[in-house]
Amino acid sequence: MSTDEVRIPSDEEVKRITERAVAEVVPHDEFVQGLRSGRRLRIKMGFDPTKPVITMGWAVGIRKLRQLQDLGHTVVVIIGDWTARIGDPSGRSETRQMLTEEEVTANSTAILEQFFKILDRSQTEVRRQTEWFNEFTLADVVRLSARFTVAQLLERDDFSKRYKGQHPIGIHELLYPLLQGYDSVAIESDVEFGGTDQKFNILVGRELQREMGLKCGPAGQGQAVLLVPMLIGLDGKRKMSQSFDNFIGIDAPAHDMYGKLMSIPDALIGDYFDLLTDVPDEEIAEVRRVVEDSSANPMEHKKRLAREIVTQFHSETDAQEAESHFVRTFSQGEISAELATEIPSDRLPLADRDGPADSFSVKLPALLTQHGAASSTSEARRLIQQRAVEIDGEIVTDTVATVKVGSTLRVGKHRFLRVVGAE
RNA sequence: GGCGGGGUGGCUGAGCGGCUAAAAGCACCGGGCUGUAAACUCGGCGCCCUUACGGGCUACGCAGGUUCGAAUCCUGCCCCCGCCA
Repeated sequence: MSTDEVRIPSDEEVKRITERAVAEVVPHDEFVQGLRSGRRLRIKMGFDPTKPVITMGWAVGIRKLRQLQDLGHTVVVIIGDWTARIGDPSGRSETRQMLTEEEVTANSTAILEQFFKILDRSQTEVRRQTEWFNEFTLADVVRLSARFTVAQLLERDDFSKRYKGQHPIGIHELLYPLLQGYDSVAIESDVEFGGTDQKFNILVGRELQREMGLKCGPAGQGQAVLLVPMLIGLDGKRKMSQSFDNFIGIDAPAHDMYGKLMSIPDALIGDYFDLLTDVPDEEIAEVRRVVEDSSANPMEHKKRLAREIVTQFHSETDAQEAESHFVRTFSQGEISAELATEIPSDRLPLADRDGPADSFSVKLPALLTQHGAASSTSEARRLIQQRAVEIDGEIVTDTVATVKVGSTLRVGKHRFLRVVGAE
């Protein structure tokens, strides 16, 4: 843990911290008071280790956390290794399957690594729910639940909707907010971070801390709440989420990240600038204006957005490379060899063993399927039929084709395979 | 516990003995147009063999049965939903 003093932010900084990329601060004054007190705050953010991915949606909150770390505050990351087994009721009716301990550990390690692309490790405390919940007895659970009433829990939007709509609500689902709230008791957090969809759960934590007589929170009234807006995903409709397959991982390769950012709907450009970059507000306002009245082609702004973000998660050099690669490949239609999946020539599915030593007659469907360019043989055949497959710029119409070391195969717009020498 | 409704492809949802690998919409993939945007448009969308023509195998909760033939009819089982208690 860093021993540096906590720095008290200027009014301008306070404004930046509490307004930019923030949906709501509850209670606003307590939080600001906490920032100005010079006390080192413990700021909590929990995550679900169901999948080993951190999306850019998460990055919004994590970036905010980093701002607070820069002032000297401590971030407490909670690995939801225990509740992950119950299933999170805030996400539709999807039941999340139980994970083995190994999976949880592996996912957590991967996630933390990504967290530390943004966070300062030396000012971060990592805790696991199992530290306290493993010890929990049935009596503890009953005592915990006795502190809340059904009516209180039904205040949560999705619960009340389901209740009124006569849709089932599992008892375990009602417990979930309490458990998450208990995390705040266990670590004595002063502030909890989350997306707007977490508001209710986080407030339960505040309530619980108070109930149990803890003096945490910036004003001793329980943890304050900082909610970040939900980032809309690539589909332009729903919040970015792994389960909707509309996300960009913060560990995505530079060219992939760049490409995905270029594919977001125009209407999202402003939000992405706002939530994921440090580009000044005035410039963003200008970008929004351009996008809205289409007074100029928004593509240049989108490129800048992609550059900014790739620079953040990779480097400026990577961003420039990704951009020039993008321009060459997509704007100028050049086939790219450098990002292709490489296939050693001795692993090709041969259709015919004989023939010249430097060229291979291969079964294309098998080749595409083996390297993930098609999901099944049938799919690969369809792609060939639809003239979506080319070898070195030539559209292929046969399922048997000749390739050489160095040949580049292109499948659709952005899947590439390249034949390399035998290993 | 009683009564009623229902379980179909990734999702919503038609079909209710053969014309159904199964309408339609969404999602998704490919082509065109573009800025790997949107909109639009054309095509595809179970798996496997085939350049193609074509063929094979699975599939409508599960297990049996009736029938030349079943997602469609019958029996049992499992699960879900609603109403009443």
